[in-house]
Amino acid sequence: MNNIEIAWVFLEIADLLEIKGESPFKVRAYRQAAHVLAELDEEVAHYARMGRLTELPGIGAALAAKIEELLETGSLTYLEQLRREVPPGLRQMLALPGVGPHTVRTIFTYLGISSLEELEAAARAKKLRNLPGLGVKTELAIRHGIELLRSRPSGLPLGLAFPAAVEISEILSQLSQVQKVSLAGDVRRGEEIVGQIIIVAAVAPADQEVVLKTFQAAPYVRQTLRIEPGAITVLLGIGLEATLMTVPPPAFACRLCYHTGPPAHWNDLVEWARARGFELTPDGLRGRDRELQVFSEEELYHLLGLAFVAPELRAGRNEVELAARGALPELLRPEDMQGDLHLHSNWSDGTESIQGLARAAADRGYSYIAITDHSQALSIANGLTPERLVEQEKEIEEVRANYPQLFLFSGIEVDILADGRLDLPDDVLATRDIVVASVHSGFKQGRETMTHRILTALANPAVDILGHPSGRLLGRRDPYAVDLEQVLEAAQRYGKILEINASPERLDLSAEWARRAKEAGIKLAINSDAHDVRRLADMEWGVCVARRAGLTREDVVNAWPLERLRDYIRLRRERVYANS
DNA sequence: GCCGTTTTCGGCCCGACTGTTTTCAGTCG
Repeated sequence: MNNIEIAWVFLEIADLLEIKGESPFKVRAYRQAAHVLAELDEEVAHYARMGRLTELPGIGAALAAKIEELLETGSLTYLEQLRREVPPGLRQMLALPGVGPHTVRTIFTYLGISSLEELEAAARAKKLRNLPGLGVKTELAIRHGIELLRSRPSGLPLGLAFPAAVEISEILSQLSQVQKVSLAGDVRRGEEIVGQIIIVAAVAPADQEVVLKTFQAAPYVRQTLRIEPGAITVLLGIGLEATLMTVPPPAFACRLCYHTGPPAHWNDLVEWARARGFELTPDGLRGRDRELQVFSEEELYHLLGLAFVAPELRAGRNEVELAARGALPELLRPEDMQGDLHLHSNWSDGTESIQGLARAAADRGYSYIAITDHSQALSIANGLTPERLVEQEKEIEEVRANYPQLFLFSGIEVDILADGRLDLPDDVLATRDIVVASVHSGFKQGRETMTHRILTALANPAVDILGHPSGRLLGRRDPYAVDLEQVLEAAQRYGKILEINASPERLDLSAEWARRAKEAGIKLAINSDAHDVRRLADMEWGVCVARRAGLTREDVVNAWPLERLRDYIRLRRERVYANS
């Protein structure tokens, strides 16, 4: 078992303990340990071998013993026992908005319900409203919540699926029997939610056996689900299916393109090829009189008279036509990013000092960052008061002196209050180099209220960037009810920047809305929203969203050099004051 | 569960909102 899988076990234990009604601190200890393991650079097995597990923060004797058992046996007696006491189906109920561990326990205790299906039936039969502590509203909320859950695409956020897919494919690539290997499907296209991992490998028929065996023994793999000719599907420990397609080496390029999809793009290619006298199938490309050798996907597009279409742009939209005209956008690349404009330090709920953030940013080759801690209303995050903001400014000054090559924006992530006012006075905000405004409360407001709230905030001259505009948490929380159409309109009118929050939990704006923002002439910022230095790397997920949205360097303000960005912010602010 | 220590157990981010009650418990961020 690797670190991530063990972290998943601890998260399950935490949920089950919570439903059981155990001490919240014990629950938190498991969650904390899961977090530590997931963020650990080295394999936890190393620490175990050296007997140094308890040196890890949040790992004591009890958790160390559980880690050792998992490493040695691949299973955990304690978890199995918990599962017998608390049916794992109850975990799904925790995902329902407004339903917490106590409500789940009540439902299970009184009605013996242990699955979403049973719960839905009970809600329809109006059996929930009479339980102690529940009422009609909760019953309706549960029905509504189940519908929402069903309407979500099933799968895992890209940030969880991608690292697993890469790790498995790298192991395959080391086999001498594997001539070529590539990710395909959702993961390769950078979809926000990955329904299934698909890996394509070029393998001679005689070598299939050993490749399949390696795949089945790869990290994350829990169990084999299906074996078909040329395809094997397994279930991963993170709850996702992964399929390995073994294809004859000469067919690799076409099969890779086919399995990368999506079907609409492939169909457009097939159509395009047919109209030009080719026959394109997953197994190869035929010219008028003969089979053509295709050595790579690039060559496939070239033979068809098309520019190479980056996987992120494949959607069956109009990309084939654009490729034919040589009119595809020159997509943003990770190395284009010059800085990060949304970071949290230990002044609020981040774990790293400003100095530490600066060092890590400099190491990444950034030329600027913005320190944007929370404002006072977010008390759980130790948000900053005007007084503490003044104190923080002094520390930022000191760090600036140590990093002359890195510009530090003194920023703030100010809360947008329930009525659209900001959580800090205008004169305080005016002292900051950059102001990100975000919603962190009152998620249940109606569409009109929420839209008005955000529009009010955008109209405030102090605001430079709207943070995570839709408020969604991938796979966990739907966007709040907001008319993004109107938000775009306002952003365009006031020259405001919209954020693509790159945290793999959010990816907000979505690619879809980022594309529309670009079309409306709005500039975007891709920000990691990191709370520790490791998460600076989340930038890559944001770049992925930007690529799917067809964004170029021009569209993204923190892909610009420092001077241009500062001018952009300064000019907008001056324009406002000139008009007022 | 872990941690730090006044070395053996008490403390562990907190406040707003909501729906259920009829004074508060549960959920959420």
